[in-house]
Amino acid sequence: MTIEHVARQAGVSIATVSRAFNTPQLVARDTLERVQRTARALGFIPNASARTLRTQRSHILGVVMPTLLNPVFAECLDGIAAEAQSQGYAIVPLVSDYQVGREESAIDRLVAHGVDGVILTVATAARSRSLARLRREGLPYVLAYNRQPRQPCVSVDGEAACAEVVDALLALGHRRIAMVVGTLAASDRAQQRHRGFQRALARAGIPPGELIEVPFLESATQTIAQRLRGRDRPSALVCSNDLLALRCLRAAALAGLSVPGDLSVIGFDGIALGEELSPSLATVVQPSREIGRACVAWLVRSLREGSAPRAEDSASLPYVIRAGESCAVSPVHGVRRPMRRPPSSRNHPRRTR
Amino acid sequence: MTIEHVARQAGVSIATVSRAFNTPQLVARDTLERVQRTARALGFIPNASARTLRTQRSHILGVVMPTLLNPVFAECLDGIAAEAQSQGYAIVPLVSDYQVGREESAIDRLVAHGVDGVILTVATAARSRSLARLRREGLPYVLAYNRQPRQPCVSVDGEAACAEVVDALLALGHRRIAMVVGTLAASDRAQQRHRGFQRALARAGIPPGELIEVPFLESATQTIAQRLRGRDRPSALVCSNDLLALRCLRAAALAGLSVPGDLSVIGFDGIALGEELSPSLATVVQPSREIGRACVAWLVRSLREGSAPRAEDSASLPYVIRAGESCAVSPVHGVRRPMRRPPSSRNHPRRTR
DNA sequence: CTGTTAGCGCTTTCAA
DNA sequence: TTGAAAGCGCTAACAG
Repeated sequence: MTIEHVARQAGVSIATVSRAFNTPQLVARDTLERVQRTARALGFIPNASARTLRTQRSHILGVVMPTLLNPVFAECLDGIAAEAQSQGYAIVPLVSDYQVGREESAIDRLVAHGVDGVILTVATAARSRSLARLRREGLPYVLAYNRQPRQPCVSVDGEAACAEVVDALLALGHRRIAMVVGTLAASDRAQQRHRGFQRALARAGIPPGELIEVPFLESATQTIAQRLRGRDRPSALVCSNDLLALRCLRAAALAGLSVPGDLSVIGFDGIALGEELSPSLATVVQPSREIGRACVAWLVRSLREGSAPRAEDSASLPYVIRAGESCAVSPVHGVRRPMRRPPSSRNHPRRTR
Repeated sequence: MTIEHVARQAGVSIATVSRAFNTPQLVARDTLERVQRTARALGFIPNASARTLRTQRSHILGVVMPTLLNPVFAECLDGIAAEAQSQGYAIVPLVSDYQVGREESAIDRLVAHGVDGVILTVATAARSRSLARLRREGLPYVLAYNRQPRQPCVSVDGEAACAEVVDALLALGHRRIAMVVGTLAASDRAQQRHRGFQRALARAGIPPGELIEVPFLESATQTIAQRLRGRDRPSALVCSNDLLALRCLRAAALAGLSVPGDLSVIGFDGIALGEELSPSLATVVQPSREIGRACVAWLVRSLREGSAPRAEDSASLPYVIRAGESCAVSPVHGVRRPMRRPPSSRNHPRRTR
């Protein structure tokens, strides 16, 4: 089933059939209708590789994410898939597993597959060889979540968000606030969030907060629980992502602490599951699906204009600090009430401030 | 950078360069080395669409899943991506959002993109128009999760699993066991699980169990909570998936019930997060990543043999019933101890109640 | 408005 | 063991 069958059947040349599909305004009304009718009757579907070979545009976008097992990236990919679909692009997702080496080989594969552009989240955007490669290859790209002044990014201001979180905790009377992160060196976002965390403490005239780094995900819960058993345990934990926050919740349970009675926990990401828990998870909500959509929209727009996305046009999307049952007034203040609203049945996410 | 540049540079014909990449055994040793060396030096990457156009094989697999927001599918996709990558295939994932119409249009897109084969999970495998279309189009496919005798499937015996779950609950003294499902009509898997549920009850001489159907995901928690406030509430809930089970956990909290003290809850899927909760979620673990891998491996094997996967070769992968803190002896039996093992932790974790 | 034609980059006979 | 040449299906000048 090629363009030629349709042409013969409709009694026109193959060029006309091609035009009927690509520039219908250049085809006479009745010719157009006849071609469309026969094409449909024959079940003709244009051959993508032939088109790609000829036009040098594949209408495929590459996507590189650390993992799909963290819902935050799955949500983002969902947004990417939806927007790509509505823009007539297909996506080829590759997973880097937080390893720089795999980020690079993912780029290789995408180049080989002839994608038109790439959306990616890298461990560290500054000095990334993957990005250098992309630039060398002339492939337009947009970073999702990463936030670097010299790069085209769609992100959220994690530093400001974490500072705001600390301010809120201070207002609730917390003074022993610790931050829990994965491997700090492996994520520029975690570093930025940590910076915001320390900045807010400093601004309040409080000594630098404790940093609990839990490199090995499997054992993280135990490590945290151990720390929580100490006499000098923190009264609030700021986590650099929601998965970590869940582990903190679990660690608190293992350590015999009640949340938020003995310990407040706040996450970062806003994965949907957080709202379904008891206690529900307080967190900084990133609009992951929107981040994905925005990346695609921007990339496709640039593609159409024949330009590459420019760092200056980077988008900073708004975050929302979502109150949750996991966060409340500091226990030393005696009063124990949730940070904002009580466990409500009509659980509508509420913007704080 | 085409094959021709390499040829000229290496002083051979383009045919030789092509052979060097595709059938190296047909090229003289030193010619081969020379070609490889110059290809590498020039950073040559073969053009995928040209190759596809010529060979009629794209080395791309289409994937259609209901959603990526449910971790069970994200995990499966992760397995698909990993195996595809190691087999030299790229994947194009599309999301159907549990809508039959979108399943069908996803297939259309995949056909248009010229994928070599498709891996998919459909709402109902029997009488699916999508599958008919695939067959008509001559596109090989494998179903993931769906389980139908006449189709090539990689799945788990959900009916047996649910029966086994009910047996276990009966052994724990439960008699008022209800099943919670989404829209039953929209998922053949939920139907199969429900069948197993009822079968086990019947076999034990117990009247048919209550079916709690919660069509609208957002309001599910409320609906369930309402039911749990009834005087005649069940003592155990068998959920047709883990996301639903999480909502049941939340619903129990809203209804003022303790889990597993007042109510046992068991899920289905085995999403990773379930183990991180307190109480941890008892569930039927499907090997989602393996299901994904197996689908790809099987499909690629058939592709290499030039055949389509046959229904008779369908794989039934083993499930595991994972004990969790959400499931315990029926309250009427007085004794409250976990279903199997205590939370695996050295320092005897205790649920805060 | 429509047709003719020259490739896009690669694989694969067929000859040498 | 290598090379020449014929397309794979489509788009985009260019002519008419």
